[in-house]
Amino acid sequence: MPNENKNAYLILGLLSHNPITGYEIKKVLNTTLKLFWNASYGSIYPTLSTLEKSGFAVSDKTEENGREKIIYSITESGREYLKEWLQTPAVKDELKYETLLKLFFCSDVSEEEAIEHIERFEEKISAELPYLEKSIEICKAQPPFDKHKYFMLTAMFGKEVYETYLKWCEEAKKILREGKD
Amino acid sequence: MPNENKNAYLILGLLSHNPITGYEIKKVLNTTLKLFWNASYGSIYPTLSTLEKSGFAVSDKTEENGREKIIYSITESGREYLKEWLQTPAVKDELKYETLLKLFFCSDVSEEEAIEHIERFEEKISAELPYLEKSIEICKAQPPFDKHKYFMLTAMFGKEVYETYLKWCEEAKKILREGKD
DNA sequence: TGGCTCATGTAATCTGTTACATGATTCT
DNA sequence: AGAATCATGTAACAGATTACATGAGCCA
Repeated sequence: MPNENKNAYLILGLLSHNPITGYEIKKVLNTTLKLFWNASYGSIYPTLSTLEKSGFAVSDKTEENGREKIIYSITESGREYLKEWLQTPAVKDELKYETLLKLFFCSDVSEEEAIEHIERFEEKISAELPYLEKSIEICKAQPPFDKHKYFMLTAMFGKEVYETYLKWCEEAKKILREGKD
Repeated sequence: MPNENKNAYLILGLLSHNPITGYEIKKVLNTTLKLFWNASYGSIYPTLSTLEKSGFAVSDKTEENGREKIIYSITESGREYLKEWLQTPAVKDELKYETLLKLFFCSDVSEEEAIEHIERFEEKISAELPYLEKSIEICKAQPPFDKHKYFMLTAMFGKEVYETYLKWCEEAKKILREGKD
């Protein structure tokens, strides 16, 4: 029974949508949830075990094309446990922007260095933005979107925030370049 | 010699601006850097010790109004170590939005629940926005702002991103309320 | 044949927080 | 007098990543 392990809730949340394997959980984290959460196999698999031991999930070992997989499903008590958490206010959003941390101290190096940090950030964001835009399009194309409504909201969040990032990148570079003259 | 401890760089960065105590580092984290970094006393003090043992910082124990404080300064080799890190691309920005994680799974509870999560987020952000705006004003009022130019860039980042958050909150609430009719 | 993806898992290690301990000073 | 702030620090524990181990199937 994980005490306040957020990954336990993350996994229960995914199981509540449909049965899934640990490997697939990681894939969802790398795509859909990338924007606001992450976890490694090293915490996914042990959490799945714990969840089962606690009676919040059950596993089903199956074989598919000679490949063994373990599909987990949520139990009734798992749903309750999840629900309780969902009805509790979020404690904290933990943001660690290594990019901004470096930028903040760039007076110790050169302006070019700072601009490079910004440009790398810009590139990463630009590369991910289309995926978010596509997600929103897909959601909008099929109302009543009850089921994926919440996915759309988070994708919209990502899109708008990413666009703001890019706008800021331009401004920041301009300020740094002006300062140089 | 911390291997890749980011807090070591954070602290060296602050020391590179001026000598400072562990207690003051925490205060800076709670204000100026709040937007993109955090750390507790439990990691600040031990990291300061390690930094000194590694020769990247030196401490000076002084007394002020009967209060003992230990002021740390950066050494030449500390500056080099910091510089090296600053010239290396940022590895990853780690963002964990507990708010979005809960929102994502809100189909398991009611729409009201989702709206409440958004409103709590909105409140937190609204409360912090004025501080960012004030910071930018102060920076702009005193050019040539060479020294605090990088502070201004991060504050601008925060202001723009926070404004986007708030805009999204309005949209998201509207979508959720429309869906209900 | 070789490389990638599917698929599960663990051990070592790192990193970091929480809670506590201590005690002086300053504010109300 | 009592609360808050200044100031430093540690021990216990929680949480998570990395790197490794293992092995099958699929694609070129």
